Amino acid sequence: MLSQITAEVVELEFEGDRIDGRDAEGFIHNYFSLDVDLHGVFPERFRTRYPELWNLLQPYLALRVLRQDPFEAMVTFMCAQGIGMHLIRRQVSMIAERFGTEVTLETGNGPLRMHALPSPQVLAAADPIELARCTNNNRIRAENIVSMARAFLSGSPALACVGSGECTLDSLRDALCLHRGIGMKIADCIALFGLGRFDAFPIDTHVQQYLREWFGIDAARKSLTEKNYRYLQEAARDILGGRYTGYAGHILFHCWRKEVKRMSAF
DNA sequence: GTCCAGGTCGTCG
DNA sequence: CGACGACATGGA
Repeated sequence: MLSQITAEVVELEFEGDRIDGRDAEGFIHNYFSLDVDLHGVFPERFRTRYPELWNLLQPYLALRVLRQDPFEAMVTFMCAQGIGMHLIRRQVSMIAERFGTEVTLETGNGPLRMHALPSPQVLAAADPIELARCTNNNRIRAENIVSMARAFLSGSPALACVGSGECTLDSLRDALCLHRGIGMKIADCIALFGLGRFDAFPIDTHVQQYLREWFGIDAARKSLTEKNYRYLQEAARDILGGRYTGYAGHILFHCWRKEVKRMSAF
């Protein structure tokens, strides 16, 4: 739900309240990863090695990667396969409106009606045929989401890995990839946005493009096979460092889409 | 009409 | 392994 709300609204609405057992200020601090020092996201050697790119990045260095709910991250990114951002957002909205519960926020500008994403319980019990109406009519995707929700409820291996605290990026991804409809890219997105693993580095078509154009990585011309995917991740880690690889990657991602591809919204 | 979108999976050589 | 088609739709 919160991913649909701007920081402004969150502060308006939840000031003085308590969310998830902690005070609102603490929640917001964590949700917007305000603990991350943006100056440390890109390594020192990056700005001296790519001065022109560093200059282009300046307006995007205030960007925040959210610590989203793990289950919501799984559902939303499972909707993001080889289709445009516009359709992805529509799918998520439709899932929320059809299966989620309504939430009304009282803001200074009047009430704001929204729908939260449905719980694992609701999606686990959902009819895949009906869910498919919300997933771009993709039956397979709908079945995968229902199947994932059931696994989530019964304590999936991926979740056990998360809860254990000690879990390498590789083993976490392997566990997530056990689920139908989750490949390496989606798994990395779940780790980055839903599990607060800012070292995870998802590679999609846009990332592949800027790895080629901005950093001259020749392997980025070839298709994203599992082998090449791993190779490109290592190459990115050499350039961006290992601690906040994905955080930096997300900033590069938006800069690439806006400044180079000239895409307008999100 | 063609091509590309925040991919994944099964199949075939 | 690596290439290729299916899955689905819409905007440029």
